[in-house]
Amino acid sequence: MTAETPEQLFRKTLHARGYRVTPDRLRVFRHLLARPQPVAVAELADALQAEGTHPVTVYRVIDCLSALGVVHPVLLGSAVGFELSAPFRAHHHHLWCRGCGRLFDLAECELDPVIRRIEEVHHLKVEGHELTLEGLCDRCAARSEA
Amino acid sequence: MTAETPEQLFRKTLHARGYRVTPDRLRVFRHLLARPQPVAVAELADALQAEGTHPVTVYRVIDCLSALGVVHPVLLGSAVGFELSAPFRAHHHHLWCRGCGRLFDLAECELDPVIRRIEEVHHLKVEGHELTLEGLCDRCAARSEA
DNA sequence: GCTTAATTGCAAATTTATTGCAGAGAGGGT
DNA sequence: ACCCTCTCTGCAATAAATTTGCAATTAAGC
Ligand SMILES: [Mn+2]
Ligand SMILES: [Mn+2]
Ligand SMILES: [Zn+2]
Ligand SMILES: [Zn+2]
Repeated sequence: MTAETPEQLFRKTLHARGYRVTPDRLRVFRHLLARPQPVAVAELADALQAEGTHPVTVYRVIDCLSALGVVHPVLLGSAVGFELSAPFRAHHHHLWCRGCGRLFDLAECELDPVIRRIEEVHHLKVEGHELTLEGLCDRCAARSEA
Repeated sequence: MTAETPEQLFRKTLHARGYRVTPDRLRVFRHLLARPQPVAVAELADALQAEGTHPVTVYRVIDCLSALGVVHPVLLGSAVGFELSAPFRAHHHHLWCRGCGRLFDLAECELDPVIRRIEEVHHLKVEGHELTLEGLCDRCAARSEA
C-alpha cells in the first residue's frame, strides 16, 4: 500500500461532503500546499488569475475550503490570511517579527495542557486554536542585544 | 491621591508621544472602553458617525492607537477586530463558539511558561501574543452532550 | 451519453480602506 | 488671551476588497 497523497485526501474530503472536485478547487489547493506562509484572499486571487482562475471563484473556493475545515484564518498583523489546516499541514503557530516584518512558523505546540485546563474550568469544548506571537525573530533579537 | 482614570492615562500616552488629544480620539477611546468585545473598524466607523466623527477619521484614529499600542487586532472568525490593550483592558484571550457564533473573553492566561520556553529554544524575544480558541461555549457544549 | 444540480464567469453593486489637499484646531510660547 | 506652527480633520475622489444575480458551463450519477 502506498501512502495517500494530500491531493487524494483533498478529493476525498470534497467528495465526502457533497462538494464537487473542480479544476479551480484543485488549483487553489495546490497553490496553498506549495506555499510556506498564509495568504490574504485578495493576494491569492491575484496570483491565481495568472493560472486562469477567476478572482470571484477564489473567494468562493476559500469559503468552501473554510466550511470543510481544509483551511483556517491566521492573523497577519492587522489583516487575515489563510493556510492549510491539519492533516494537510502540521499544526503550528506563528511569530510576527516587529523588527523585519516577517512571519515565522513555530513548529511546536505545547498548549494542550493549558487548553484542557481552560475547558474544565469553563465547561467548554475546544476544537481548535490559533496563536500568534509578536516580538523579535532570532536574527532581530540578536541584533538588538548589541 | 486618587487613582488615575483610564482616560487620564490615555491623554498622557498621547501626549508622551507627541500626539494631540482631540475630541475624535477621545470618542473612539471611550467607545472602546465601554465596549465588551472587539470591533471591526468599519463597524466602529458606522457607530461613531452618529456621534459626529467622520468615518475617515476613525480609520486614522485606529492607526494612531495601533501605533501607540493602545489597541491591538483580534481574529474574529475570518475578519479582524480591535480592542483595548493593557493597561486599559486586562490581558485576556477569546473563545469563538461554533455553536452560537458568539465571542467570549477568557480571563486567564497561563501561557507565560510556554512562551518563555519558546523564546529559549528559538532565541526569540516575544513581546505580545494573541490566542483565539474555537469550539463550543459552556451553553452550547452542555446542549450537545444530550 | 443524458440529466440534474453544483459550480463558474461576467458585470454590477457594495463595502471597506486610502489619498490629497485645504481648512480647523491643539499646544506651546509670549 | 493671542499667535504661531504643526497636527489633525473633513471632504471628495479614488482605489481596493468582497458580494451578488443570473446565465452558461460542467462534474457526477445513472
Ligand atoms: Mn504557518
Ligand atoms: Mn476581548
Ligand atoms: Zn525579524
Ligand atoms: Zn455557544
